[in-house]
Parts: sequence; structure tokens; C-alpha cells
Amino acid sequence: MDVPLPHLDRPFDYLVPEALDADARPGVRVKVRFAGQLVDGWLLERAESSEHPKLAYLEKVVSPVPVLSPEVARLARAVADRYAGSLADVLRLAVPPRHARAEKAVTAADAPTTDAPAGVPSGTTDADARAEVDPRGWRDYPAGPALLRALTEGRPARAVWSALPGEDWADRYADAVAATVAGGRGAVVVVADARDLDRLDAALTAVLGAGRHVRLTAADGPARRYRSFLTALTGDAEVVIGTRAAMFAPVRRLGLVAIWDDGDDLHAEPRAPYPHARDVLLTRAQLGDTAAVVGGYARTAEAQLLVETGWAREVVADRAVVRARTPAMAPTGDDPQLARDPGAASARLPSLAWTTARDALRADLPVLVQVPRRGYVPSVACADCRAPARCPHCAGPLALPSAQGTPACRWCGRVAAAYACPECGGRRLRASVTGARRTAEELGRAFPGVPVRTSGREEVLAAVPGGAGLVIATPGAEPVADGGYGAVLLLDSWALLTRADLRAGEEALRRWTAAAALARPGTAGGRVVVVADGALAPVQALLRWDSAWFAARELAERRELGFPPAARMASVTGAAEAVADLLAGARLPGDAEVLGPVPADEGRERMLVRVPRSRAAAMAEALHAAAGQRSARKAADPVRLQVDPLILF
DNA sequence: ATAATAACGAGA
DNA sequence: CTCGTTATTATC
Repeated sequence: MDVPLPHLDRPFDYLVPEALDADARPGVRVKVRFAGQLVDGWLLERAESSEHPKLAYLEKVVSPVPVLSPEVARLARAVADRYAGSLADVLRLAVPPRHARAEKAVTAADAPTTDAPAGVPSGTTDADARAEVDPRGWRDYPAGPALLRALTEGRPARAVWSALPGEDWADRYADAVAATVAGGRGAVVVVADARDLDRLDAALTAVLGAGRHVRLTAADGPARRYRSFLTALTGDAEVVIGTRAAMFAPVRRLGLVAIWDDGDDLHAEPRAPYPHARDVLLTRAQLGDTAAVVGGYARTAEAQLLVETGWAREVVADRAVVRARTPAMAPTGDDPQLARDPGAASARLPSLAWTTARDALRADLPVLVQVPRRGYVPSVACADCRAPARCPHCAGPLALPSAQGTPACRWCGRVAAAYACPECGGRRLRASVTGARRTAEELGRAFPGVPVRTSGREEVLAAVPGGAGLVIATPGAEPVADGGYGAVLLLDSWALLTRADLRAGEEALRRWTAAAALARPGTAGGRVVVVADGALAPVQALLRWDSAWFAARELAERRELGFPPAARMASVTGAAEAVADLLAGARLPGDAEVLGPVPADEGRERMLVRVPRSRAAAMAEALHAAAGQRSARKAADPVRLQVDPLILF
């Protein structure tokens, strides 16, 4: 039933009239009479009999194309359960809206070939015919060639891949996909944005040729998107690549799911039930005996958990190879006086950054300057050591309600009157400043006569030429430079690190490694300067190019504090009474912790529920059921349920 | 939204 | 105890 109401989140039985018998196959869209009105629905399965005494007839089969494959149906149910959501909500994400004209075009063109053994490229089903794929760059990683072999042989290998600096990740993913296809199976690869997608598309076309893969992204219009979807569904394309819209793509004989840069927040779906592409793909791998690759220059705590639980193997290069590929990196002091006043800071660069840039430009090499986007959430940090201030009770972030007020926790609401910094014992707190973007003109003035390009929100450059030039980019918009950058400057790190965000350190490292990966190796003159205290863990991890070490540390810390992914959390947001009402009706597991309430935006409030990972399913079930009770009695105020929300405050 | 059903209270 | 009215709940 295509209604999002949680209390109707279950199958209903209908009789199939004779006339619809042929078309009424599992996976088709249908219309049924429900509570007096016509509603859309999905035909999940056909059965001989029903427990239900009096059944109504199916009203209509919207289209005979079974757009919901059994594999995706099972996946969608699992995702709904994990995220305390309704199947209908997940199906809305999984199956794009029907476009009649696109459907006609694809099914007409497809009709002569559908009866052939579906989706199996001729000549690749024979085990003997499986051509071994050249591991190419995967040879740089001791476990790489074995991973490709496993993919070709159809074994469900699971890998957490830490890409080397300078690595052409798109080529490596193309190799992994080629290995999977060589074994007669399909693949789904999800990337964060259009630029990464273009890059992967080009790499795949080079390896597989055109026509074997299809792009699936919400940025395409409805017609194009539905057409791509059907191309995958019919098996005409064995591989689907795309942004998170592709995570549910109906690929036949799915052999590999892969995600690049799983720490990018674009992988989190903003529509209910807010699933994360990494989790959806991993669930898919788990359900389908499918291989999985989670890759990035940096490693997330979630990926680290996969390694530590033994679910995945890490694919990393030897230290000697890492050292040989890494640019020369150096931290440089961040004058606190500058940091306090972004306006003053923008007037000059720390001297090491300036000389490094100058040297690269003199050597006729491009220089990348990474500056944070403006508008970070103001948070509170220790005035002495700048460690983010956390609630002594629940470890949530502290905030200052007013300039003079006492700090209070944004999660549990407790007032932290006698706060003492656990790092240095300091008792003074200060509000951190929002990141200020240094303009290209200011930097241009520092290096007269050098061409300056910017890449950011308005215009994102994919690539820049190799000669001397300044490139100012915000994180995620760094262009690739021909031959690699001679220097990469990472500025305003302080704004990144003191953000009131659980993932501030991880996110800073992710952004830095993404930029640093574009520099030439140290042996070829590549240098990276990070304007940050070299003693800080994320800075250390960058300098050593060891995000596995940082992720392990991060995960250990989250275990201690009881944060995801070590624990599972759900946020319940809405009008105060509604939130209280829902939680009162929820039969939560005994060891569930309820934190809050704290004010959320628009006069609503937020409560957090926390359980150990072993109770995650029970918590989701309890919250979904409680939401069902509310919707059944037509409670007016909506409540938003979010499991493991990316932003916890 | 609407019909079935349970709950309730007044009058016999 | 029964009927008629009203809240509740399920909706094939």
C-alpha cells in the first residue's frame, strides 16, 4: 500500500480478477480500493488463499512491468526495519516514478531480447571463459589482486579500501567492476556527487566500453531516470553507477556493491526514513551474498567498525608504498590572534604556507588552497586548549544560550555550571567563530601576476592545467590538476576542528586527505601545508597518511562515549507533547537510554534514544510501532523519527 | 474518509 | 437488560 502511515505498514490481500491475472505479477504497481478510495500499491506476491474473510478485487494493474524486483523488495523491507520507517517510504526512494513514454520506448526496444537468458553477457557464464582481469593499480595493495580474483569468481569479498594519495580511485573502481562483470555478475557503485560520477563514468567507459553500464541520478529528469532504471531492470546494462539514488538500483545477479568516500554527507538520504547509502549497500551485500567495497582516502568510524568486527577486510598499501606516494607534509602554527579574527587572518598567510606556495609557483606548478565554506554551527570550546566542550553527563555538545549565560547541553539540556575541560582542566569557555572564506582576490594580491581560479558552490571545476596557478576551492570542489599540485594549503583548519559535531575530526581529515591526494608525491616536489597544531590527532593522521589509525581511535572514543556507530541512536523530533506522547507509547528495550529534551528549530524539541547495537532492531521496531499507534489514532502533530542521524545536534 | 465495533449511559 | 448514541479502531 503506497501510504506512508506507519500503522498500515503491512501487506493486504486482494482478489485478482480474471482479466488482470496475466499482468498481476509480483513487483507491478497496482491500484486498489482501500477504505473507500483508490490508492496506489505494490503487488508483493500471489497466493492461493487468504486468512482474510472478505476480500475486495484488485482495481487495476498500472503497468505490467514488474519494477519492484524480489531482491529490491526484500532490501526495502530490511531498510525500512532498520530505520524505523515504512516500506512505502523506502519504495518511493527505490523505484523512480513511472514515466509512461520512457517505459514504452524501453520495453518496445527490449521486447525481442527479453526471452534470452536475462542479463547474462554471452560467453561469460562459463567458468573457463572467465578472463582474469589485470589488477593494474590494485597491485599497490597487498590484498588488491586477491580482491579482484574474488570478484571474478563471484565470492562475496568485503573490503574497506584506503586509497593511496594520488590514487585514481575511479580507475580502481572500474577495475573492480570489470572483474565482477568478467565473472558474469552485475555491480552497483555509488558516489557522492555529479563530478565524481562523471569521473567514474569515464573510467568505466574506458574499461568496459559504452553500453554496459548506466547512470542513475536524481539530477536527470524523470524520463531519463526512469529509462535508466528500466535499462538496469531488464538486464540491458549490467552495471549501475550513480549518486545515492542508485543505491536501490535493480541490477541482475548483483555481484558487487561499492561506495566511494562514504564519509561524504551527501550519502545520507534527506527523505524519510533517511537511509545512508553505505548502510543500504552493505545491507544489500549481506542479504544477497554480494561483495562490497567501501573506499575513500580517509576511513570513517563506520568502515572501521566493519574491519574490527571482521565483516570486512582492509585493503591498504604497505607503509613503504604510502611513504613513497605521499607528498611532503608539514603543519604550521595557527596564531590564535589570527584565528580569533577571521578578517585579520585573511590578510596574510602563515609564513610556511606562503613560502611553500611561492616555491611551487616558481617551479611552474599549480597550487591548491582549500578554504572551508562559511556558516558553521557556533559551538563552545575550551578557551585554553580549544577542545570542544562536551556535557559531563551524556557527552553531548555544550552551547551558550546567551553571551553571559551558563553553558547547557544541546542533547540532554543539563546545565554545565562548573565545567572543567577534561583535556587541560581549563575552566574558561569561548564560542568558536564561524568559518570565514578568504577571497581569491586576497590571495591573488599575495601572489601578483599568477592566474587565480576558484572552484566552489557556484562553479565547480573538474580539472585545471599543470602550470603555475592558484586554485581556491572549498572542500569537495577541488579540481584535479594535470600532473598533480606542487603545493596544497589547508587553511582555517581551526574552524573545521572546533565544529560542534561528533564527526568534526573525521570530517576534517576527510577533507584534508581529499585535497592532499591531489598533490604530487614528495619525491616529485609535492608539498602539503596544514595550518593546524601538529599534535592534534586528525593532523597527525594526515601527516602520516594513516586514517586507519585515526578511525580506530575515533571508534574507540565513540565506544566510550556511547555514540554511533558503537551504539545506535534515534532522534525523535516534533512538538513537545507529540514527542513525549510517542516515547510514552514506545515499548523500548530495557537498556534504552532516553536523553533530552532539547530545543530543536521551529519551536519543536528533540529527544534521543540510545541502545547498544545488539538492541538496535528492537529499538527501531518499538519506535515504528509507537509511531503506528499515533498515526492510527490520527494524532495531528507529526513526529520525525531518525535512526543514526548524521547530525546529532 | 467510512464502516464496523466497542463502550457507555439512559430508560424500561 | 436493551436500545440508541458516541468514541474507537481497522481499513483486504
